[in-house]
Amino acid sequence: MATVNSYDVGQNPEESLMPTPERTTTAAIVAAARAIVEAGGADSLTMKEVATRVGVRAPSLYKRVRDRNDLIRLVVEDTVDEIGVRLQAAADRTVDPRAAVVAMADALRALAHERPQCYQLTFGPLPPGARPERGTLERVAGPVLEMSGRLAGEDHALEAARTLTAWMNGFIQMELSGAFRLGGDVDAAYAWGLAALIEAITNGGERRRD
Amino acid sequence: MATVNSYDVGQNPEESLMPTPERTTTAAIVAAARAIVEAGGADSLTMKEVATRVGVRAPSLYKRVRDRNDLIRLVVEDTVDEIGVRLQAAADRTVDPRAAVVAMADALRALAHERPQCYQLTFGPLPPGARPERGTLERVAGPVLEMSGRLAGEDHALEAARTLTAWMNGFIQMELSGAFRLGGDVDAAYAWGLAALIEAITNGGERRRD
DNA sequence: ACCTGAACACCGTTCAAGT
DNA sequence: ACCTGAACACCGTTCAAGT
Repeated sequence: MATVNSYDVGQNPEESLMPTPERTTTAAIVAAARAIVEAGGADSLTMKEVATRVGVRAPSLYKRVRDRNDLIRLVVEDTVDEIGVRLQAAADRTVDPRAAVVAMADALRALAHERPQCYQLTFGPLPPGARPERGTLERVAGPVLEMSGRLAGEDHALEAARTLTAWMNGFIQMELSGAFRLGGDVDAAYAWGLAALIEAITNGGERRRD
Repeated sequence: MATVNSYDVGQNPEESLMPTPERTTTAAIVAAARAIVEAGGADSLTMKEVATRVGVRAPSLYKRVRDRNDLIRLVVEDTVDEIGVRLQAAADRTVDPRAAVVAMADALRALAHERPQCYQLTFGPLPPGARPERGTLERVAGPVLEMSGRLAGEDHALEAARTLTAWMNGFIQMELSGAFRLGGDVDAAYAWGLAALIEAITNGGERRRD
């Protein structure tokens, strides 16, 4: 099959001087990068593999991303955005704050199981050039902060949200990295822990006053 | 200065055929690797830099470590062992299980602040060849499991330990990765969360029975 | 205007040759 | 027995040259 592009087709001088149409997009590059990370971990993310998947050569990628770390940043931000979408959807499914927290935690854990490599990349150590832009995480914090505030009271919304997200994140990361090696039922530990956290957060830790 | 080794010094044939004395040790290599990781993150860990620091050339390292991932594994296991030592020391400092849990959490957080890069490497995503050997994490679990069992009751020791370690780990990782960007007092959130966790774990979540 | 081959620096790893 | 220079494959990145 002969390759067809504007130079084969162009009939007059003006047409053959037209800018080359773009052969890929940033979105396609990020999607390819995400798939590579998910398939083989962040170490397997090479510019060449990304280029092959989107149908260009490696140097062309530098038209859309600054460097490899920048591409990692885009994958991380994509993951954070997806987390935001799912948390919001979970929160919208109910009005009861306890049920909402359970739904958000379940949704986050489900996403982590769907995309374990991207999840670990997102919350693991990132080189400076790969850290998400200011505002990316803040966008996700909304529903968690709101429900935490409703459970713990506005005065303790931030502490409660941090306690909850720390546990969720920590549990998921230990689960994904295979840190739970002492047997037992991990799902049961998750349910037990989530119930314990919700109980502890409710009413701003009033019971803890001496 | 002239280089001095057994070949310069050897006076008889037997001595000059003696095996070359080892010019470095696995322990020195791991210490150098740890320092490099701590100084510049895991990405900055190159075989050449390790070799330079211990005074040999890169190929010599392969006499002691299988490959770069194996060296990362040794750094991770070193970090886990250090965590174990500190947790045990913290647990030994008191007989009250609540105070012991606080002491262990403080000790873990202090170590994470001392060696943020090694800590994040240890609990971040690791390629298969860099994962710690079976038994490494189990060695550390002891004191946490014991105190969790005393607080939550033996029937819930494992769930309680997992809830506690998930929160500790999650909090520390979020703190280290700069995820707490909404202002507020991070130390206060830590204290609030720890108190909440201890309260939630105590008595096996009895209050949660409907 | 976009894309690419060629080139460069760097890295992990192997191995024959040194001592 | 240990160490190393040389070599190889691979990778990120740049850039002049193509279309």
